[in-house]
Amino acid sequence: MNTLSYGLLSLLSFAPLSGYDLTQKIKPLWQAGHSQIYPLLASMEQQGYISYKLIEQTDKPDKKEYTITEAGLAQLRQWVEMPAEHPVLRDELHFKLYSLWLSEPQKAKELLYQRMEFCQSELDRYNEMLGGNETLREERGESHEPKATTFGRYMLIRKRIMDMESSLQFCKYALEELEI
Amino acid sequence: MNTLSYGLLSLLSFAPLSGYDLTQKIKPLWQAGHSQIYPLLASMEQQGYISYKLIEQTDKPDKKEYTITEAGLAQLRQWVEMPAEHPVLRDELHFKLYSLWLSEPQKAKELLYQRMEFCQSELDRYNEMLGGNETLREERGESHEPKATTFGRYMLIRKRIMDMESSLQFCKYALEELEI
DNA sequence: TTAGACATGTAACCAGTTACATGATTTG
DNA sequence: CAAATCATGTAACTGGTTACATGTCTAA
Repeated sequence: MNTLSYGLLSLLSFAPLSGYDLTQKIKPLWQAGHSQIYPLLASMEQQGYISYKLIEQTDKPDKKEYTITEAGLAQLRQWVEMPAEHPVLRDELHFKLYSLWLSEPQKAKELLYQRMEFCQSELDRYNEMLGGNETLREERGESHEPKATTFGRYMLIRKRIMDMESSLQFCKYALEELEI
Repeated sequence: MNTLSYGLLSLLSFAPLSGYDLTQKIKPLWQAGHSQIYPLLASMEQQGYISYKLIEQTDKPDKKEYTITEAGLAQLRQWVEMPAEHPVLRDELHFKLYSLWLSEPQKAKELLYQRMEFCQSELDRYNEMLGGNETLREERGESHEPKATTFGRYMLIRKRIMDMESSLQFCKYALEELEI
């Protein structure tokens, strides 16, 4: 049971999902490919934290729909209340900034424009997620209280939005400094 | 030559350093232990990107001081101007927020207080680095222009400060929401 | 009919962490 | 003399990425 395993349990605690769905939904939260996820699901199923039933579909290929078990929910609940590890950020841009003096100012600007584009597209995505979460909240008839299943999701999306806005602000600031 | 290798070259392009120094200096920019760094230095030395001379010390154990070569500088210059990979952030807190509804609001607050403490200590460290960089700038008689070796370093530290301030702001906001 | 989304898996490789191993020198 | 810092290395393991492999179903 590593962090990714708990991440998968987190997603399953909100709603039952297939392995394929999980690879899609986890993307904005954790970098992991399907080749990492399928074996973990098999292992968690063997440990009794999740169970699946085969869903036969006519419009799409059949799938395994995973549901979190009581044991899985207990395991997750215990993990959530433990202190979180420090975040790990690996950003090439840090090194490129460090040796920026080697670069033509024009190339440095391009570096920052590229990063801005990335942050903007991320920001757009998270803003869409905010709407999706609000729809879900209404569907579930939930309030804005901390106990609601959609509250933490809302907080998470807000966090990512703030992160991206801050990154954009940095890029704008750095570009101004490079103009001089 | 992976990202970490270029990171080491970046540090060496600013000043000659020992393997031990590099493990210390790289910490705020990239998570990597000495066991990863020493073999990479040996490999880069063999490829001719860096060279070292043995420094005999009386107050401390002897060390190898690595210097970037012309070939290494050319390699680095070429890398710096290439577009940067997207940043990778792995933060357990994301998953813990996602399943926050499973947690007691008091435990959720503790989670955020812990994160705030971490961000504050990081912020303090970067603010100190800002002063150290300014001292170095004066020592080198450099201006605040983009061509100066201390300019990119300044930008990098400013970026990290903005990141930490944004994270702190999120924690404060989330704590307010949890109070209600 | 072919490109793309849906769906699930394994194998090989690379990057990063933890543990093992050794030793100099200083400071309390 | 013990603990802390400086200093350099290797081995084993874990986590993550890329490539290999296969197949369904839909829409253009």
